[in-house]
Amino acid sequence: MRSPEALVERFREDGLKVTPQRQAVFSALHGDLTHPTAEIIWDRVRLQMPTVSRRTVYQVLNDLVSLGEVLVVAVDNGPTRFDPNVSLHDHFVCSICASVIDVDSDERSNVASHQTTLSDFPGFEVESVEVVFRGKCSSCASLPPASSKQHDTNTRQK
Amino acid sequence: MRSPEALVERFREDGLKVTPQRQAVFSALHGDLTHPTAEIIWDRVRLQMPTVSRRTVYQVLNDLVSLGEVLVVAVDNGPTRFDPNVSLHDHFVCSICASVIDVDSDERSNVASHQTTLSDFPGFEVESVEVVFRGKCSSCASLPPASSKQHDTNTRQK
DNA sequence: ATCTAGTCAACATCCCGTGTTGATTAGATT
DNA sequence: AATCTAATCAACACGGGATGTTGACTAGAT
Ligand SMILES: [Mn+2]
Ligand SMILES: [Mn+2]
Ligand SMILES: [Zn+2]
Ligand SMILES: [Zn+2]
Repeated sequence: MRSPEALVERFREDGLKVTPQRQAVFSALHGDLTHPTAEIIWDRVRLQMPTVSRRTVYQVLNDLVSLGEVLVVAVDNGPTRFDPNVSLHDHFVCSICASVIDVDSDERSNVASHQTTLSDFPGFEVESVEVVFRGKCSSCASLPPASSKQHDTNTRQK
Repeated sequence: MRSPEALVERFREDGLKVTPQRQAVFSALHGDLTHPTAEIIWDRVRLQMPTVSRRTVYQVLNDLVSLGEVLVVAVDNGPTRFDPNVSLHDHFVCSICASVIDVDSDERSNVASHQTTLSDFPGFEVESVEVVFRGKCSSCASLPPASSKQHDTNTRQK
């Protein structure tokens, strides 16, 4: 995602009005590395603009995704996470606390070999490649295993 | 996922009863390469066992995941997909039809280099690495672009 | 034969995201 | 400054997906 100022430009060029709500979402997302959910962004925006509606924040986020300024991160089946970092990078997902952390893979050259692997599948058009690492983040790895918030213990009905 | 027969063994060893419903889910998943959703499995089971409840199928799938016999595939924000193929492999996700296709990456040696990259993050424990390819599958790539079922065009309220 | 895990129906509940409607506000443009 | 119209708002409803609940009943495992 570009700077809030650049986004103002972009929106005007695309015939979209530059409203305070939209600008508030811009600055709420700017520089965020935590891959927040829509609800988190809503909470953040309301600190400065208490009357903003949930619906509007969802809408602006979708606008940003449509414009390619923000990416959707699909690494678990929780609520949608948004990523203002549109540069090539990968993600680490903590299996304990579900946090998503950027991994800057300088070794993107590996991707090329993967793409050639895929060329074995004739007719496929690969548009992006992402590596997803899973495990325990540094915080969760250093916790006593007993007290950590574990996965659901798959309780049975009744 | 192992064979239905082996799963019968496994369930007994773990003190879980081998019911017809569970066996029906076993065979419904066996050899499936399409990464079906729970609802799809339910439909499939009901062909042979029309009275099976939705709840039970969901439950058996969760059992299989808990036992590590089936993996959950989290590549988009649709319903949860299940994967009986627990061997090391990657996935291609079609951005048009949302199908998920196995990619057998012999070049898993690349993963090692990725893990050393992550070792720059002290204290992290990497447990798995997956590569997600996105693009158009062969079927969708050969369709006339106009008639293909596109992504939502982000309709605005009112 | 007994014990108890599983299953069933038929609900309800929760979460996330979107649709609706009509009134109101406020950018963009002239 | 006046106009046009996109955008926002409140206050809803709705849908899909998954899980929780209850009590009655079924049927594995020993
Ligand atoms: Mn990221
Ligand atoms: Mn697979
Ligand atoms: Zn963690
Ligand atoms: Zn396709």
